[in-house]
Amino acid sequence: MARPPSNGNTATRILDVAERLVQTRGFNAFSYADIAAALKVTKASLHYHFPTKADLGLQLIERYERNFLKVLGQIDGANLGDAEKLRRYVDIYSGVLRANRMCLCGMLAAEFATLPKSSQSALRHFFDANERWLAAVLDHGRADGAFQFNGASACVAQSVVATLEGALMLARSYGDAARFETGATRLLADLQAGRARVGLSRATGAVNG
Amino acid sequence: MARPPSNGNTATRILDVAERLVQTRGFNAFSYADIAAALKVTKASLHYHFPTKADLGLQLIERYERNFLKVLGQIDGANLGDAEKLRRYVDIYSGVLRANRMCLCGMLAAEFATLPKSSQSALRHFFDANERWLAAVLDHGRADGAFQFNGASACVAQSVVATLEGALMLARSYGDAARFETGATRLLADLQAGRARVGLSRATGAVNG
DNA sequence: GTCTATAGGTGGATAGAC
DNA sequence: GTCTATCCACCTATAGAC
Repeated sequence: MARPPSNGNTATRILDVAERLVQTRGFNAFSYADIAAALKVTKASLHYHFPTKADLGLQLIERYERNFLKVLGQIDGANLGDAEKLRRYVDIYSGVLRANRMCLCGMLAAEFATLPKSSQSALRHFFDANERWLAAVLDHGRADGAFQFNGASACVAQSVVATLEGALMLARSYGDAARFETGATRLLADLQAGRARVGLSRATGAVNG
Repeated sequence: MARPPSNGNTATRILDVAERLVQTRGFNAFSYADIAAALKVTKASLHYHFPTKADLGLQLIERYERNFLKVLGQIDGANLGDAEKLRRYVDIYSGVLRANRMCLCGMLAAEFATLPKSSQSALRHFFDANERWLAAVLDHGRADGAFQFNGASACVAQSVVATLEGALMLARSYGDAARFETGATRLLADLQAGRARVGLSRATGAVNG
């Protein structure tokens, strides 16, 4: 989900910088002045494209969700097994971490109580969409024998998102990507427990999915 | 971990209010003015007790860790099985959520890049201490047969913390405590997989540990 | 220890010229 | 669409009286 330095129009470049600032610092810890400095334009110019910070926040989330869903669509179109689909989903988060960022919506979830109402709704919409996609993969995979888990796939999907967001957040605080990978790999292994735990032996390294 | 309205000295009452504000809004989204209004004192008075916001942040984290470790000590002293100890650990987070708060250190982990250096170190210290305690419980429980997992207990401990922090963060955004509980219960069940999964049957409700 | 008063800076946002 | 100039509210922090 890391974005190359955009050559697009001004609104797009503003969103690119703002996105990076939210993902690294949070919505409450950056200002129009930060964006203006990065783009070498004035603050007034930014307000022409995004009159209020609430407007900017909403459009950030909506664009982030569109991009996210586009990637999920690519995964769906790649003719992969369900375990591999899930691994690809996890890889999205790995990429975010490699860019030294927090997930945009994970960051905003922490700041939830201080966000404009419009951002709050958009945020839930993002997570709902993620969990719907995950639940479908989980259901299909369970029917197929690729996954084993108890209970509703929707609940497992919630757990998956929560685990990845938490692991991302903690790994970033430690500047330690391995911290994320071990957690993510364990998550995948637990879902494929029927296969990965055949021996139930002690393993010293990470469990491969 | 929720604290009753303190009747202690001023410094303590300042910390109580600041703690609540960080847990609900974040370190970057509250000000000395907010605390002053809540305690009906002036901002200048606050600066007498905590000269800079960095001082306040550091003391918040250090006190939070002391209280946390005190509770963990109580769990250790209660003569419980390891599964029950882990359940009690999860219950700490449940209590935070019931108070409509985020974990202090989870919130700060999201804001990590913007924090004073002193807070950043204290934050890692908090998580390190948590994970040491968890790893000890996990190791003991694995040797005892209460838990089954592959790999180093330290890695599992990291996963546990990440999952709980993430679930807390997401549940708070949805104002939905059940969202946290299903994730937490699933986490516990996975660690006790050897017992909980004897039948490997489809269950519709939550899996009890 | 708490107050009044204030400094010096930055926040989001707007009016109006070009 | 971008600029200059400006507004007012708020921020953290300090000086000095009581």
